Amino acid sequence: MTADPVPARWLDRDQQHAWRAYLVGTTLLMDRLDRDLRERHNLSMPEYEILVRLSEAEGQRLRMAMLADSLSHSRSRVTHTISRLEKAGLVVRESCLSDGRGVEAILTEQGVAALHEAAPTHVAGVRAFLVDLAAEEDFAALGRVFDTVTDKLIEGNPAVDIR
Amino acid sequence: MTADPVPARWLDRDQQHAWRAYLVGTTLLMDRLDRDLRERHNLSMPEYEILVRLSEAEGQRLRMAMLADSLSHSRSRVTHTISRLEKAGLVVRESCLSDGRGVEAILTEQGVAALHEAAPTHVAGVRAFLVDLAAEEDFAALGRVFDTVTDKLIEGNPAVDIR
DNA sequence: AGCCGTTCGTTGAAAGTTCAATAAGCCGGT
DNA sequence: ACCGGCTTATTGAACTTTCAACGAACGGCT
Repeated sequence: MTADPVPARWLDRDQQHAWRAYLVGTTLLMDRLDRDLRERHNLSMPEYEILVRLSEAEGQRLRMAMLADSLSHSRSRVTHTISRLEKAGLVVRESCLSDGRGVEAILTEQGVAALHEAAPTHVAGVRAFLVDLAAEEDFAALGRVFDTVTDKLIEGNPAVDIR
Repeated sequence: MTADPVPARWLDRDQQHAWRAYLVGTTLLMDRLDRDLRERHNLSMPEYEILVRLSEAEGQRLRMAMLADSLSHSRSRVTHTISRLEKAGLVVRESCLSDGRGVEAILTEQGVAALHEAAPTHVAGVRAFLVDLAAEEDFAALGRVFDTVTDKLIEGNPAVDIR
């Protein structure tokens, strides 16, 4: 480790402003969506997201690793979250036939019901506090940006190393 | 509460894609920036953000409530974070002269040093995984979007109620 | 001066997330 | 068949954030 030879390329005023707006805005947005889900439907955002992924899957079932990857959550985190959902009766676990190590999470009737109840609240929030607020083109830009971010950071990326 | 009379306005395919890209991308981005800060400088993102706000403030000091507001973190959260930073010697607390209830957090020499060490790493990451990845115009759009989101959600907003 | 409603910051416990360690099963080479 | 390395999922502890309750101080009012 030598002393930094290259002066850091700081963000300019506009970039810094945008970056901070994103940080703060994301904090507020996630807080709000999470709070709404909790208060009205007793679900956290991560729990809700899991229910969504399951509901879209073949047979309403998905392996733990698949869930983890599709949410970019750690496996441990998914294990804990599924445990809570299971305790709440929204999901059951079943071990995987084709792979003895595997475990599948499966949406229950109750889970389907909970999701159907919660979904309108959630999308209404996503619209009210993000989608409908942004110019269509700006929102599309946001999608492009984070597609790129995801590509860059997604697992399997061997040593993306800064500086 | 009557049964939902209005069918929910779901997101269309592109909107849904953009929304999920944002969710996943943000997860990955924050994880990565946080990890980099921790591994190289023993700081979390929230800790780093606090140091930044303090360093920019008059006299490198800021009241707890000011910190909380500028980060959109809860006061409790700021109390805990500052406690950790204080334990690490990067910050000290001092009670406010003009307001007996108030407490100011003040950057120490060590805090300044830690920030100066960590900053280049952090901006390099923000650039490598976000800013330099996005078309300039797209990144600007992101700024606009989250300015609006923040305006809509910022405290003082009396009962922004969905549906 | 004394009260009352409010704001400020803290506290400790509960909830959620990360981290390192672990057990179990898969697979390829021998 | 078995070994060794890999992947899968879980576990429990450490850490961070949220939540509700609290004491202290402010400020307007009488």
